[in-house]
Amino acid sequence: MTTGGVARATIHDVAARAEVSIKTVSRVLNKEPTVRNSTRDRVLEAARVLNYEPHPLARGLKGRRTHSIGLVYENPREFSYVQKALEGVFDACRSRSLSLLLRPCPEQVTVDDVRQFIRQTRVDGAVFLAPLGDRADIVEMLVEMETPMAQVSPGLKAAGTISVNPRDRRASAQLTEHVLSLGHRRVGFIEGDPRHGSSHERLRGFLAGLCKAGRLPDKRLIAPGRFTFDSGKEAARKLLGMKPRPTAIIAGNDDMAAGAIVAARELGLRVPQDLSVVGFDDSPVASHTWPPLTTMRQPISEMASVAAICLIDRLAGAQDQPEHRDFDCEIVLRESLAAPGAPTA
Amino acid sequence: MTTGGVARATIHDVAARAEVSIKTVSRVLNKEPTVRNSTRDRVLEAARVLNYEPHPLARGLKGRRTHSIGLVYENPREFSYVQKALEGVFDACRSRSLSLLLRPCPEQVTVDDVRQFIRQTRVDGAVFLAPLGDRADIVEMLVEMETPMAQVSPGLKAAGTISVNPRDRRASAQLTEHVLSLGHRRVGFIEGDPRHGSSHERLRGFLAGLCKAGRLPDKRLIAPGRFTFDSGKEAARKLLGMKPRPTAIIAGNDDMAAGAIVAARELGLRVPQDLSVVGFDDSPVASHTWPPLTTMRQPISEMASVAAICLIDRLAGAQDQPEHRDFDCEIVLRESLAAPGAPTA
DNA sequence: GGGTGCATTGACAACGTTGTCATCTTGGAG
DNA sequence: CTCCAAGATGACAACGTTGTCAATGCACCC
Repeated sequence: MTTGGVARATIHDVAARAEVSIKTVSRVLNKEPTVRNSTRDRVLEAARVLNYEPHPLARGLKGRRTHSIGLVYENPREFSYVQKALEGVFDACRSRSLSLLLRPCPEQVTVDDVRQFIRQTRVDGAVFLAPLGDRADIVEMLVEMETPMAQVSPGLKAAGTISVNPRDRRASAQLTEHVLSLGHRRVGFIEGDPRHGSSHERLRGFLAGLCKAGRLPDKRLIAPGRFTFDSGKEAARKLLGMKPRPTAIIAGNDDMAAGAIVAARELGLRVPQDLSVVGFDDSPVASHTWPPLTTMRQPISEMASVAAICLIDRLAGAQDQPEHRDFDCEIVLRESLAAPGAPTA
Repeated sequence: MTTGGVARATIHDVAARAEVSIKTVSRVLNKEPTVRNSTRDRVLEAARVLNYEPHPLARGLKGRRTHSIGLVYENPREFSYVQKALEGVFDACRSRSLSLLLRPCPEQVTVDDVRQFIRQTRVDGAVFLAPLGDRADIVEMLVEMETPMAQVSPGLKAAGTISVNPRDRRASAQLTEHVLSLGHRRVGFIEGDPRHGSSHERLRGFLAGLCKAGRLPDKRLIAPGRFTFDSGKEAARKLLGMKPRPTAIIAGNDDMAAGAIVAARELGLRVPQDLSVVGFDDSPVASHTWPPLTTMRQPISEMASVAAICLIDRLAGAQDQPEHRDFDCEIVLRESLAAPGAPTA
């Protein structure tokens, strides 16, 4: 059983080669100031020659830190969101040289699940992706365990925790207003997974947008979904089966919007001439549908990265950072949206 | 600076509570047989009461193993492939209680990049996703460092390393034959990223399929791509601009096939009536296009999982496992493929 | 009754770092 | 020339676990 590799140099080897004590080597590598320049050079040279890399386990054991944070998320099937967030968190960890331990969870995450993860891995802190950051029981447990956390989701802004929030409601209202401004009078809405705070925020934004335009919401034009392609397709079918058909559908995310486009196509409807469809997130699928989707771009990687960096800096002792940060979304206009009954786009 | 949490119980606490030595606690937890039952029960009870979890760093430091493996991959933009593979590797790690450290790499990975990753993290072994497993320089370096590795890609089968290979060529030939059997005479092919072994294998399979059907390949019907949606769209445009248009296009993966569908649509062609399009992989996008894609299903998660499990078991000392395993693909028939000039599907 | 052998247990070192504290230099002031 | 403070360095313990080896207890045999 090989456990990997030629024996690596330890701090002792470096010390021997530089003819100093291990403590001095430690000092040099940790950039402590009280080392004579000539000594420092000798040590650095020895380390270089020996290809020395400090052993992360030893360092962590002594320092009572694992130098790793966890990323906890649910339902990895929502590819675009998780993947993008992962990218952001990953970049953050890399820039601060921490390790990242993943904890994808099945549909229903229990508090014990998360607790066990933290206990076993001893991560120094953890980032939670929506909808986990929205769960009071999890947040409470973390506070109790004194585990620093950061959440990426529009939900709770608990004191002492870090949160990064998209301005979902505002964005949704803005999107709705834009659709209405084109002349659409019957606009359907497909809700996201109810366990996500974003779903509610986006629905509220939709209602606010209607309201601001002086329109009364029609309950029958609001269909439940679960953020998946299939749920979007099904919801769109339902909406398109109504007597006066909606001329536009706003979906709670891009995957559902893509589903809505396919549903329309199956009914022989043209997009956007017969039906406009808009999404949310600007995930890759938004530019891969035909026609490509008008959508609200969320800076997911950036938000996730900011969350992770705040967490890491707090772990490193930073005090003066903001606990909660809001991010704006930006509308991306593409061909899936047009005025109702428009001539061939 | 809190580093997370109420002081955790150590082995000493458990030993004190159970009134035994720490070594006995260690024995019980590592399931060594030479412990009296009554003692074992006392220890387990104490561990339970104290919520004891062994410290992974201490365990690893002593045992000279980090109990973690790395997953190295390039170009995370290819969502479906990486995401699915990640799922598989993750499951494997979870089932064997190892940690997984990720190493996404930018476009051009250098050997030093990978070397540094292994040196710094001291992972016990690493899984490489295509096209990294195809690179001789990387494999060579790993052999030299005596780092156990497993690769998921159709490339090299170096002795002493573990590899898990899709039967790309056979699958591609099979797919090609099926397309030809429907009566298509001019069939275009979009190549994948040339740095991936799969790209070449799939092209060879295409040529073999043509050959077997007694057809001569036409170079102009083979267009280069890079596995991305955009490259597929562009390649399809080129192919569709030819004088007698191809009646079918086989793309090296689903993303490019999705691009080809959009290209066709932009030219006013109907799929599959005017043009059949088939993909490769059966990634999520394959069932989200309109019409949904006929494709070759690759068991990506499963392959990745098998690779990781082989690696982990070898790290644990298993000797008698096969080094190389081949996986078959399976054709998935959907609406994007039909006989040429077929009536409305 | 005294070995013999096995089952059970514990004391101690070691893994590779960093923190604590003591020791040794060095340079300048008196 | 002596003394002192500051600068530079090292010896040693500690982090929490597992491996080595020795010690203990007990049953069994002659």
